[in-house]
Amino acid sequence: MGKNSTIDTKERIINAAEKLFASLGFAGTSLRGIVREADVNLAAIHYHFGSKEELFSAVVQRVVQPIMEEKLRLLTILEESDKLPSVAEILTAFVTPSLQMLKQPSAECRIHAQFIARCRTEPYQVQKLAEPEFRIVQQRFLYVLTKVLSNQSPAELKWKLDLVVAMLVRTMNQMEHSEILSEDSSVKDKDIDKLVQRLVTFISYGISA
Amino acid sequence: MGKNSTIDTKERIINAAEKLFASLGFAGTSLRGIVREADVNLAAIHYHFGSKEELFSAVVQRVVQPIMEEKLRLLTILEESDKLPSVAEILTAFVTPSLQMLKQPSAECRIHAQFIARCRTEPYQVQKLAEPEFRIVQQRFLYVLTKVLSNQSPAELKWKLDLVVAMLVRTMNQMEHSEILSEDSSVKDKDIDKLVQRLVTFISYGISA
DNA sequence: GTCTATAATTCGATAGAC
DNA sequence: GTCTATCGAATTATAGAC
Repeated sequence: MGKNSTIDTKERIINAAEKLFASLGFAGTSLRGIVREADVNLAAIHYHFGSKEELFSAVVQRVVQPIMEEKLRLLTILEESDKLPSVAEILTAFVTPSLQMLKQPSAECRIHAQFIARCRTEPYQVQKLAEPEFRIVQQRFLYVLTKVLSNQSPAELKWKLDLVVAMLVRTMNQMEHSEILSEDSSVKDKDIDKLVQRLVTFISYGISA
Repeated sequence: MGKNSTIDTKERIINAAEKLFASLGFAGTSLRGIVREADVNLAAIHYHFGSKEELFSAVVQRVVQPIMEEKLRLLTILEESDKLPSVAEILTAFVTPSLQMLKQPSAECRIHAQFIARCRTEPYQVQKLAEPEFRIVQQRFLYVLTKVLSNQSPAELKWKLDLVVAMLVRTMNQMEHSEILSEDSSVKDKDIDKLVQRLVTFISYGISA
């Protein structure tokens, strides 16, 4: 729409905000910390976003949305298949987009993961701002699960899917401050695929019971 | 050691702090909010605790410690038995003290649960203040699990126990803002016992695989 | 769009009287 | 131990020049 410098400023603000929100939380992050990190003027935040809350929502939309769309895309592929998807396939579609971010060594992707995890661990008032972005995905996956596991009540499956989310969130941000699960603590390409498999296996047993 | 009014003030501060920290997080809670809730003077906080961080640590010690001791007590009973404990028994000892708080209809206990859950979902800098209170319990349970499930590596079991903690935390604070898992959304005495069973069952399958 | 300057509050913490 | 009063710094947000 405008000049390049505008886009750069908005982008730099979003990136800096994501980084600080991810590691310090919403209340623990100050706009002044963001402008310091982004090297922009304080007034630029209010000009481009209006308020701290609206900036947070902008980051949510920017970071969470693509991941959610990817989950829906993978689920749709399963649904469009002629055979009924397995529980493991459904769970793989649910956790893979989140965990694939950890695959790449770029710090950017790991910040994405940390931010998404933080969105789901913030106090209620803050979590309300981000939750709408997650709701549709969870509903759609729950719907498919109720068809595949029709012997279990929707309430039961909803509860179990909640536990899956909790495990996924935990997996996403334990990468930051603790060593990786394997003895050699380096995140290689194949490690993530194995992590997905391991997580799906762990969950599949409990969810089918 | 002094007059009754002193003890009451300290107690009122801790109770109010726990309530606000639990729902708003550390950074989202102001000392002025606490003195309003506790109906005490602002200076009393610094007199009795020194700083906001030290107040938080005092709440952690007051709320988390008894629960952790109860977990260790239940684990010790299992260890002192002449037969090797089952995975389900170990997990039950691990989750029961946390979930029994939800049993009682008193708001106090549900605040305890919410606070403990918040301790494990706060940003890293805050979580560091509380983590020592959890560490010993997790180490001891991990040690027993490695003996019972000796076919799995300690790193693998550590990872799985982390997932258990994540599920437990999720279960502890989903009570607050969403309906209960069962259709009739009232928390009765027996519901919690069933919840423990359900959670243990869910986990047992994955953890033994 | 970007900047400076500042308003208007709120924050944690302290000094000192009682 | 409890209170009032306040410090000094930090906060979000705005007004207005350029």
